[in-house]
Amino acid sequence: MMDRDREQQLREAIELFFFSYRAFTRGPDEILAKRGLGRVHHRILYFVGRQPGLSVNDLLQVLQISKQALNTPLRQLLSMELVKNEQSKSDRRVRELRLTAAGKRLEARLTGTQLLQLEDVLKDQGKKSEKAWKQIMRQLADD
Amino acid sequence: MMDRDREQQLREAIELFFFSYRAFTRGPDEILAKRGLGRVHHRILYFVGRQPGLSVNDLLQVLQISKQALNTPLRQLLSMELVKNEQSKSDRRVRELRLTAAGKRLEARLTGTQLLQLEDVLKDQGKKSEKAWKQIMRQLADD
DNA sequence: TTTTATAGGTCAATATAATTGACTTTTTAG
DNA sequence: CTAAAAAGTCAATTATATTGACCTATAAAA
Repeated sequence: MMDRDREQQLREAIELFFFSYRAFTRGPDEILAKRGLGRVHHRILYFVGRQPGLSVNDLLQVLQISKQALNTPLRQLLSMELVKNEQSKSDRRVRELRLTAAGKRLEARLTGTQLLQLEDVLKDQGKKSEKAWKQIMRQLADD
Repeated sequence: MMDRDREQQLREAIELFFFSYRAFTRGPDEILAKRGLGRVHHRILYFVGRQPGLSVNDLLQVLQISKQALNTPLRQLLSMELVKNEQSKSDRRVRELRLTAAGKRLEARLTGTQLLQLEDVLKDQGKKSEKAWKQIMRQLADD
């Protein structure tokens, strides 16, 4: 069993996780809403930008959604020419996803709000705190 | 402008935030799914458990959803007798929300998975890391 | 006391985002 | 030559949220 005091400390952490995640997604969400896009669009732009040439299957693995749930937003991004898909040379079944110039600009704007938030907070805290934060998040993510 | 190396470090943080949050909500989500409940039900149980006597309006402020979006899941929790609502003595318009015994048990099970995840991770990292993590999350949440 | 505001609740219509299932085309690999 | 993989799409359904319009009960202000 866990003692009451420790539980209270951890419940504070749970709440911070909830409120900070919500604050962290608000910036991009607002920009996206103006264009009729949603959070999935940002995630697609983000991971395609991060790994140019990513396949559709790879993207599905990362996002952990169904192929059908990806289909609509990805098609929208393709038809808005924010993302392009080209046949891979090594395996012509595979489409390699990449951002267009416009896609890069939108991605930079969306993710830019989050980069600024993080930079703002972390500049006060020092490298050691930043490392500690990452280490904790990494272990949680690896669960 | 931000230098490229710094941006890469912060993008790593963005990804850790995304993946860790997903891992952190998976436990409760799985338990809830078996009962036909969703994440909102957990949030209601959590915050009512945390602040017994909370009003409906207070809950709406915390969750930042519409009254209508709260209505259905809260009604379900009331009819399942996991939550009770009693008229406040000081202002009879207000309903004070509280968990029933069964509600407390379910809340403990749901939140228990997250308490264990956190305890597991934090026991390795020491008090200083925990403080640093909280400080960063607090600043992000206060944005 | 009459009026106005607040707290809570509900119905209807609509929007969005996700699911499962079925099926197709193209291409690669056994 | 056949089976499997990658991508794509259609349809039906489900879940979750929204906005807008009302309603009752109670409290606070004029």
